[in-house]
Amino acid sequence: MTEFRSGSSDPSQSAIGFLRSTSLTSLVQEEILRMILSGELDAGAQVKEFAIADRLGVGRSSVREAFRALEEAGLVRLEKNRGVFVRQIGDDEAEEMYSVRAGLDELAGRLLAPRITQAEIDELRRMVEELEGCLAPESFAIYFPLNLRFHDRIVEMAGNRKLLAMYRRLINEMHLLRRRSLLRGGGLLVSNDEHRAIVAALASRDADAAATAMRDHVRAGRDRMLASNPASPRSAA
Amino acid sequence: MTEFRSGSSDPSQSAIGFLRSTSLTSLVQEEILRMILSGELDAGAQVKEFAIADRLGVGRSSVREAFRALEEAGLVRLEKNRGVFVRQIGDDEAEEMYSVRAGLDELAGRLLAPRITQAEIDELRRMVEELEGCLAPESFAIYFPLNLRFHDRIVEMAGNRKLLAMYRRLINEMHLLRRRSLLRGGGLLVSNDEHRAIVAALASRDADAAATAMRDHVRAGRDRMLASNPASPRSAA
DNA sequence: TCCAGCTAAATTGTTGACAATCTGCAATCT
DNA sequence: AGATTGCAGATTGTCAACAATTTAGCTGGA
Repeated sequence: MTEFRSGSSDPSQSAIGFLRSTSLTSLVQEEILRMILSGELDAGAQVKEFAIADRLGVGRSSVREAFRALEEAGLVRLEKNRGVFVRQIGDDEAEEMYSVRAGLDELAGRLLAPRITQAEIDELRRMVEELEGCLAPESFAIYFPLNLRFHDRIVEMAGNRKLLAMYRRLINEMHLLRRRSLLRGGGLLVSNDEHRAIVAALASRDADAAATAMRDHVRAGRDRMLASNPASPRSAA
Repeated sequence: MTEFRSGSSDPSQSAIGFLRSTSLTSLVQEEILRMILSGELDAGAQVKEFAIADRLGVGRSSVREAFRALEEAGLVRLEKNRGVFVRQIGDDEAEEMYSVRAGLDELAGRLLAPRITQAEIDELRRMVEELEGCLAPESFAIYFPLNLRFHDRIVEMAGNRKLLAMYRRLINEMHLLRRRSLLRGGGLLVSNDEHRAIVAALASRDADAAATAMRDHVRAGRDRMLASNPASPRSAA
């Protein structure tokens, strides 16, 4: 409840400021997004207006507006008179996404290398250390979000908000990949070696080297995905 | 009216298919988008729900849903209880956009060069010829959309739908730049020389050369923008 | 058994109404 | 005069109701 303390002079952190700036639709949108990213809503699943509205205690209007925003973000598909469905991303579109993501990551590395600070280098090195401690298959549930955070932080450090927004949108969409072996166990050690290479290239402040390291890492991730079981639409045992 | 002919066996091209697939909200969204891109709605202008709804003869819900989609697309800003405003893009964000666009165009050139067909090369050459005929200041109204089409076509030819979607979204947003000298008269001849260089690099099927030509063209466009009159928030005489 | 057609329930599309908030202007006070 | 308060109009936020469409189950017949 600490975020609702009153009497603060900063309206952006008070309950008043919260009410002034936050609409029901935004909250619904965030909640549906959370359900999709967490896997609570599977790719391809139908999302019913009334079910969401009833669950969250809001009217259908707010849910419908949230649907429109999520469609524009590429996370759901709206079929008129039929309903809203969590998008599925096939292998061909997945390839395209990896290609674009390689381009964005390459750009992030190129932008960040000349401007990275020592504190930022230390922060990334600590994250790689943390990742190293989560390589066991049973700690994969920790490795996965930490890995996302590592890459997100690099793009954030690049200092280009437009790039960061595009990157995050793409990463959100890539959660819907049917076979996401990059999220599974295979090849994690290799992946962390590549992380080390990325940080080393950034620390050397060599833009070309950093760009190459970032691009190669994404391409390796793509290869790991393609090498995974081709036909496993559901979470295999 | 040709698109509404009935009796066709293909529902996607018939009036029935149109009604089945198109919602009021989509039409409203397209109309507002058109108004923004055409300049009918200036950057920073307020867009009132009822005015749009009344003008298009629909209820406010459809307009509100369209607003949510347009906000996600980065074209409008929603302030709770205050209204919807066409976004303004300042010089700092413009720089970031040019940087990202350079990355996307570079990727498009790199992807297209190895796979471009002779027919596509001819098509691009014809477009450069057309552009050459519109360099006079008075025919700028023709040059501008043709220039957009030229670049859009290149990204389309690259064959990556995700890249194309991101590129188009970014271009839409860049229409909201306050000083868009790339859209004004200055430096058009130089610009078309660069177009020729792009097509030549693509025709040589040299990925690196094509990527460089694309990136340099965007950077030159950025420089032309920065060289324009810094302080002209309204359309100067 | 299988299929066509029908009915009822569920779901979505759209509109209108009411409540809450903001804006602009006039009246009032210091 | 300048600032503040209060009020009416306009605008937005949210919800509930109605219409249209789809979906599912059922019945009847070949």
